Amino acid sequence: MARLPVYLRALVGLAEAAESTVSSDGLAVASGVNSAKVRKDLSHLGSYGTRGVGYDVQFLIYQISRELGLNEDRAVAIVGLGNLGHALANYGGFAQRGFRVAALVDTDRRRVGEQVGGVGISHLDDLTDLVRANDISIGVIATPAGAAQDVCDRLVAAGVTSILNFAPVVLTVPDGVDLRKVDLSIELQILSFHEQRKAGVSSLRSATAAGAPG
Amino acid sequence: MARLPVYLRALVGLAEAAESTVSSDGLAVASGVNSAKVRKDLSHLGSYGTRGVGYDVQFLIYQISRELGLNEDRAVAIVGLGNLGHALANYGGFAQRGFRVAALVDTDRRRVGEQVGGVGISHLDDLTDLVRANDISIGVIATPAGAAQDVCDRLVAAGVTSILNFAPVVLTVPDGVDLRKVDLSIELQILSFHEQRKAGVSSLRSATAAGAPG
DNA sequence: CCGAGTTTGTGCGCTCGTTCACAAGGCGTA
DNA sequence: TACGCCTTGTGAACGAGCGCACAAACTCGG
Repeated sequence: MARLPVYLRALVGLAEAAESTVSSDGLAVASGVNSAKVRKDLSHLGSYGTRGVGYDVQFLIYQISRELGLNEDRAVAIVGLGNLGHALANYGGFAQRGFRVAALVDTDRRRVGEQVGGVGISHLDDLTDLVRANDISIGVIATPAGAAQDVCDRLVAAGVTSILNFAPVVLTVPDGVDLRKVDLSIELQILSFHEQRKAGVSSLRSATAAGAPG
Repeated sequence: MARLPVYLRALVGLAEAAESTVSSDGLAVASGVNSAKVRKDLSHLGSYGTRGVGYDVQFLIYQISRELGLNEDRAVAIVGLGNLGHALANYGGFAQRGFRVAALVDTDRRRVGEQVGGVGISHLDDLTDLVRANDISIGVIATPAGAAQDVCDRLVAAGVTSILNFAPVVLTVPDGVDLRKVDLSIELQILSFHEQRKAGVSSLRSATAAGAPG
């Protein structure tokens, strides 16, 4: 379930505030969702709550972390060290959640050897060795669109089974490989769409209907 | 509809390949979705296809762009010029899709005046003036989590009606303001979750059942 | 022990999006 | 003009997810 990480973040915040238990409603408010949804989601993990009391914050953090596999050591490779790749390599949130940036890879040989966030940049040709040596299961693609599918294929061939794609292109992966995408400009376009709706759709519609070529 | 930007991207690719028309199935493959979904989505914009032929690529690009409001001049403010903010400010994809990065804002006065991607950094206190002077309707929050809600409130107060949040925190906005969020570590956690499922859930489940405290 | 108050876990109906399947309609050829 | 052939547009069935509402169960005070 895609909301578990949100709950986890909220729970960590509650733990820092020295809260020992939390009700489904409290967690719902902190996570920005409905309380029934929280209860239903958590019940799918097992019955970890106590009626009349709520959920034990620490225990829930442990259970959700386990469910998400955050107790395991998850090594990540970042491919493409442009602006976005640099930002990702320096992003503290990954290490904080238990992810280890084990490899940085680029095609530009002039960048090889450069240190970013304490990790040296390697060449794309060494990807397979790096993946196997560091037991990397997750690959992050931060390359230009044109290179993304090739990089993706190489990651899969090297044994990576989960890919996070930032390149603005639709990638294809074989069965058994999970693929998620984040397209920054698409997010902006969706906001633009809503702006458009807010700014008088009716007038625009009628004008278009009158002036449409056919 | 959240898929329109994906269609648009695919259509631009087809246009560059000098394709004049495209069938719903062709566009579906290029966008990674189902062809029936494509037809239903496009029919909501109006009947712009020709039976037996398909859709006119250029005309569809125009119609989707119009629907998304990409013909209008959309000015964007980026708040928080850390690693991520820098990457966003330098990201060419925004300008390419018709967004204009009109203001960069940070709280660190030592950064004020610095140029990033051709735009100077201003101080957060000048946000309202910048928003009004540049007619900014979209704000991007790339600050640490602790500062995000304050920045969000300031953006709203200044007149921004759409916000894209990269900070790992749940923001609250008044009605009429659109909010979207991108949490990079959540994406990784979702991948980790699927890795967990792939790596023998059954064995882990039984071990947990046997060793569970109660 | 008992009753009042609180909170979990879940059955049920509802809504929304997806997908199937097919009729409606345009194009090319003879 | 008449006839296949192709593709759109859409009605209808299906399924997933959401939220209400309530019974079950626990705590606390007397």
